[in-house]
This record gives sequence, C-alpha cells and structure tokens, in this order.
Amino acid sequence: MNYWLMKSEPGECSVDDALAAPKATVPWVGVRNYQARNFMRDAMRVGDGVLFYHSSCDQPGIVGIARVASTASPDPTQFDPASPYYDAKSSPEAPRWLLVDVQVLRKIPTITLPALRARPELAELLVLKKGNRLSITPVEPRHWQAITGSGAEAPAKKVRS
DNA sequence: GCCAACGTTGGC
DNA sequence: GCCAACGTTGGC
Repeated sequence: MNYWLMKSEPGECSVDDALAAPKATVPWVGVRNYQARNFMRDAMRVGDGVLFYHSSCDQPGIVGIARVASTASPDPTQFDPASPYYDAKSSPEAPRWLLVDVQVLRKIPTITLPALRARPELAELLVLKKGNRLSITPVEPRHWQAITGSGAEAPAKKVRS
C-alpha cells in the first residue's frame, strides 16, 4: 500500500468534476513527465491512497481523498492531434505516456498550502518542498495519517477477512 | 504577469 | 557527455 499526492488543475478536472463522473472515477490524462509516469507504471497499485490536489488556481491545496482505481495503461490523448496533450513522438505501437484511473472517495474541506505549511509534521511533504513541480509525488504513511486522520489502513476497500 | 526552479532539447 | 537555450510549472 502506497500513498500519493496527485495534482490537477481545477479548470481541467476539479474534485467536483471527478465526483460527478461515473463511479466518481476519472482517467488521469495529461501526465507528461517521465518521473511521474514511472510512479504510475512501477509503483502504483490499485487501492493506493491518493490526496487530490488543486494546482494553478485561487486556492491551491488538498481537496479530496481518492484511490488508485486501475493499473497503468496508455494515455489516449497522446495520440490525438487535437488534444493539447498530443505527442507526435509517441505511437500506439510504442506508447510513451500512461495514465491510471483515480476514484474520489470523499471531498474534504480544502487544506490550503499555508495550512499545510503551518504543520511542522508535514515539513517533509514533497509538495511543500521548494521547486517541486512533479504532478505526482509519493506521500509517506505518517503524512497520510496526519492529513487524513484515518490511520494507515487502506482508504477504500474493506479488508477481506 | 513575474519569476524561480526544473526538465528537455540539441549542437558540439 | 556537456551545457546553453528554451519551455513548462505553479505559487504569488
């Protein structure tokens, strides 16, 4: 079980947009950074916890709790010349970019950047680090617990006994 | 709109 | 493989 913080511009896909989607699940299109892609490809598992983060907006911050809802697969927008995420150097035969499905579990009152920075126990949270630009960053269990208050167990599925 | 930080590209 | 130029991210 791993935890992640995933950035989305609310103008593209807000947490409300995701909640309004079927099963509150959206394909996480548009990742065009190799490190972020590799996280999805190599480290993400279905059921991983996700902090849904709004970036490039009036109130940047964590706005929801979500989970990884699929394994990684090719991001179709890379093949679409009409898409802003089109990548002419990629091809269906050798896809360069991947996505996972993300399912929102619940919205939370926005935890703004200043509010996050005010908590010493979150000082090492990667998204707070200077110069951080990665749209997907791993979150340590202690940070997940501090933010969600929900302990370190899986955020979604009941544990089968 | 500004600009710091970082990633990518491409000439050599 | 180096590194300057350029593009992008994202908070402010």
